[in-house]
Amino acid sequence: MTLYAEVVFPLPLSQSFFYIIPPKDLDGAKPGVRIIAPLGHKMQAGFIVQVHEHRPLADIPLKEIREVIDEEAVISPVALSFTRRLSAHYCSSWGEFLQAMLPPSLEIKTSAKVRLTEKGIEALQNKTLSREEKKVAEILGTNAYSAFYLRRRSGVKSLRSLILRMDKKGLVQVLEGKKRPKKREPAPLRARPTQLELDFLVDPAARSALDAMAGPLEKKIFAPFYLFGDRDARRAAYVHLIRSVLARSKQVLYLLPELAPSGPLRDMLEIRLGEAVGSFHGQMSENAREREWQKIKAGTRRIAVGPRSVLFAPAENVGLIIVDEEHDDAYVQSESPVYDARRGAWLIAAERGSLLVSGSDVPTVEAFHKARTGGYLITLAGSGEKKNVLIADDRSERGLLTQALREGLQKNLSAGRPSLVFLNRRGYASLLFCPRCGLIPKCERCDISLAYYKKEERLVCRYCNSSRPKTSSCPACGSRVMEPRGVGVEAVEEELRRLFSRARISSFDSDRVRTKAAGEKVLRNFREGKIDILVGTQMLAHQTELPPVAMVGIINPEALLAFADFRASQKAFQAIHRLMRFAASGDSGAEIVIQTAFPDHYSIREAAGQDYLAYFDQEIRFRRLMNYPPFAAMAEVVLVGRDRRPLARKARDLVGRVKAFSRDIEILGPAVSPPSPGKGERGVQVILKSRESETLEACLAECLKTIGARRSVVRYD
DNA sequence: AGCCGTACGTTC
DNA sequence: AACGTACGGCTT
Repeated sequence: MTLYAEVVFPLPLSQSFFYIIPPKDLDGAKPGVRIIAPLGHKMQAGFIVQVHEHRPLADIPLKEIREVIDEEAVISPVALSFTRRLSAHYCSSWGEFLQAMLPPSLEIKTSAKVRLTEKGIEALQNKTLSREEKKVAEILGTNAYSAFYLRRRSGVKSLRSLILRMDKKGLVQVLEGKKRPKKREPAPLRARPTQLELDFLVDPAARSALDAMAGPLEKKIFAPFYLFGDRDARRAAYVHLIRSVLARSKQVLYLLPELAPSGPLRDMLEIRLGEAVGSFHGQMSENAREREWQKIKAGTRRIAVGPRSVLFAPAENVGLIIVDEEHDDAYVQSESPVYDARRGAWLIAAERGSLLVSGSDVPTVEAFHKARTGGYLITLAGSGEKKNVLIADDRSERGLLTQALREGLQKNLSAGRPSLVFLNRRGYASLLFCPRCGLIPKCERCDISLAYYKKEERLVCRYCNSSRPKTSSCPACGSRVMEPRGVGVEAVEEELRRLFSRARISSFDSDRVRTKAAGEKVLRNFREGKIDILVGTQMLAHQTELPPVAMVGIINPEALLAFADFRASQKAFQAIHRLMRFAASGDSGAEIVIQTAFPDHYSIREAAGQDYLAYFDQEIRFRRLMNYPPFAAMAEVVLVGRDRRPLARKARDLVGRVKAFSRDIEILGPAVSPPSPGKGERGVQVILKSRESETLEACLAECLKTIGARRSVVRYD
């Protein structure tokens, strides 16, 4: 009997392939093993995810699997199931998720090398080669090099088409890279029992709630919990929980957003728990990652702390997954394979029957609503102290900085205390405008307004990074003045220098701080008191190691509300909240001034009042009204290409398919999508909403199958 | 015509 | 992703 293998490859393809299993491999070809099979014109290593008895795809001639690499599955059934669900939900590559679950020693790597043929050597000596061909041939000599190396050495841009042409002429030979990593050695060691009895601070009300988690933990029943409270209270609760999980000889995955440094947290956990805590992330060396992987696999490592990729650690005995700072967008991986670690954590916990504990002091409204209605919200007692915040309406004032902000800075300056000023806009102005004819200089490729950089006297496109010198007069009508609109850091810095000529002022944004070293220097100076006022963008806001200051200025946070994103107000609330954390708390009574043209918008008002619940109540009403998550599952499909015409046609085609698939799916669009940074390309988007996440998932799988266009899918729910 | 860079569609 | 293929602008 012939059997058929369903195979996925570690390539950015959200699709599986079918192959005939050759008779000799009928025993060995099983789900979870790596194989090599012909894909296109190449041999490609991939994973068997299923074996079928009946021939799939009657109309496509199937090829045979060339070789089965592993004797035993390197992917467990549980891992197979978890990655399948994750990839189905995000229309993302199953094979890439499987790759992520392997230790470095088993990863599939392709490394084709290029070598000169006899004919090629001859041609080099006879000087019959073209300029670029000669360059490559000279580097090659008698050796074989990878395409990656050749590109770096030769500097040839389109190396691929060059090698292809040389191959056709018989000048070079392309050698298939052979990779044969081998079996892992099973070394299951026994986990040590915990011992230490250290104190921790968990308030009594929360403690009983935490202790109630022991039930599901004991019975291996999936149970989610949400800890709403400040960082210290959450950490105390996590430690309490981890200890009870370790006492039951189970493992813990502790997720943090990418930006949070895990070092200090690991130290704290190790001191409290009396046990080594591992970490697991992409920047680790291959050897370190391999060792850590093996320890977690063997069960000798029981706690792993790290960013979203910790989800793929081989903790087979996981009893608890912690998702701290749940609100943070860094949990979303936007490059292939696309996924949201918060959902990933939920999937694993549900599948393994473990606890899932999320926590934040500014939860996403989706998670908070779900926790509240699901009855698993635990509110931790906080310090309850409120900061001293002033909202300054800048519509009623002239000048860049409101009086309140100026006075606050002046007061601090006189007292010799440093201040921080935040503003989420780089450059001098977001655009220039001719008051006579109304012209706004735009990027020809991207069709958006050019930002103005005063120091360099240049106009810069934020999307494709192209720039041109600023002309002194209007290019259309010749008017001498061009007015700046939309204040940027450069303008604020200039204004501050004018107002406080004796102050030491510096700025911190990605234009000023190009290298890591330069950034560290500015931060060091600030910490050492060598800077009186530090002006910065998002980049400064993401610094975690800043000392608390007595004065924080927040300029125009309403800019965040302008984004075409249903979560814009949540982002504004979170951003303001994060910035306010830089203000010293306690008796010193730090001053925070929020300068805005939207003083009455609830996200700004409630952020200033440090009242998450008040914010939540208003935002959840908006979400319900508009049928946005958490009331509907949502997907944003963006089709990308150079010309809008074929994209528009494909987008309408997609809409037709969705309509035919189900009447219960709400369709927004097709509409022009905002250009994505870095590319001079166009996008057309279609937004789909459905009450049931599963309906949407099935619809996407079905309707995107045959849409022939480059696309990206972003899921929200 | 040959060369070079770029864009697009396909892979069981 | 890696590959074939097709196309348009460029040098000889």
